[in-house]
Amino acid sequence: MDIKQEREEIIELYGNYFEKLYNIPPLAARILGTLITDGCKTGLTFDALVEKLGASKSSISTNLNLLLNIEKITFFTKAGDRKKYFKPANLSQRLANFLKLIDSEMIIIDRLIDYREATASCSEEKCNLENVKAYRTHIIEAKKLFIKTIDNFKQIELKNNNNK
Amino acid sequence: MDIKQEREEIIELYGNYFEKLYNIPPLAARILGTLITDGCKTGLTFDALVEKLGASKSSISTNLNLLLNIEKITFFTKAGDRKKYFKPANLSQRLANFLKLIDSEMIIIDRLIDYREATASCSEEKCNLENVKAYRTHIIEAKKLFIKTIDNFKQIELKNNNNK
DNA sequence: CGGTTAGTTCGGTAATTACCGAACTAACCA
DNA sequence: TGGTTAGTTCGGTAATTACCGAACTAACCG
Repeated sequence: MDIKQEREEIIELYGNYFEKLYNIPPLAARILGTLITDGCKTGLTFDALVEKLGASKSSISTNLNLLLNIEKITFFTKAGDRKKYFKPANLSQRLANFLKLIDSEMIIIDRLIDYREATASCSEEKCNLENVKAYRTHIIEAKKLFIKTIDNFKQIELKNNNNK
Repeated sequence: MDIKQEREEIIELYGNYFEKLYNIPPLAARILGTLITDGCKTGLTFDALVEKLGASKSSISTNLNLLLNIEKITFFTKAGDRKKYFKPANLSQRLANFLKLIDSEMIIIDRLIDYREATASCSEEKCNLENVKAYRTHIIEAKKLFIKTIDNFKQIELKNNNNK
């Protein structure tokens, strides 16, 4: 097995995966793949990413900020060292971001229900209204389950940090 | 309140939401928004979508097939009627698709672990290896919870269908 | 103070994607 | 058998996005 090639292929696989999963530019996806492959614990610096990925400083900067914004990565600093060390966010953080999306869907659904209540005149439309309301309860259930899931991961993460 | 404008705004909101959430083209997102707003139960035909969205037949065709492929919508037919009636997929179907993504991440992670086991030589790298393994257990937990969540929704959906 | 390090912002270009109209197929019907 | 309905496929164009290099800021150091 060619080790270097295998490493490249894993980053490439991660790249494609994250590009689809999170709807992010190719370079952002490759940064995330690289951080998972090479920098889970110790982190990678800005310059290390510029070098490893052969991309420009500006692109790395833009895409690191994008990944920070959508909370897929975090960074830490070391005393007496101006560099930032980037690493992937853990699962509880990543899922927490998904919760925000559920909240934004709730806002739309509530507006849709108001709209339907103002407009439903025939029996078919009233049937549709009931359906939207059922969907709303789905979302509320989804949210509860996600909160549980996040708590679950927080516990696992805590346990893993204590074990290290 | 201007009813027509409110309807447009809701579809627009849904459009932006789904575009981000699922990484789909604007028109696909608007189709999904329209189906949720107007066709949850009774469904909407190809021609109805062409007319409502003011898009070309080719674009509607392409994007309907895209939405069918990623399992965000379904369709049904009526006896003696060649038209297809499109409606949004229910939540359990939508989440089931997310499970596929988790499976594809598992494949990458297993490759990453093999890679790490072949390459980890210093203590820092071995530490990284342990971290990836911990991440793998996270994913397995995530999968279990998702399966539970999907079952939960299936039950809710069944109940709602019986009530109608 | 001037130099260096660490990263950001801006303007332009290359690549990609989204959407269109026109021509097509496939199934049904008169 | 020819016409209509229901959608698909193809080739081109307009709009968007991704990425780059160059110039910039902001913080620290000698």
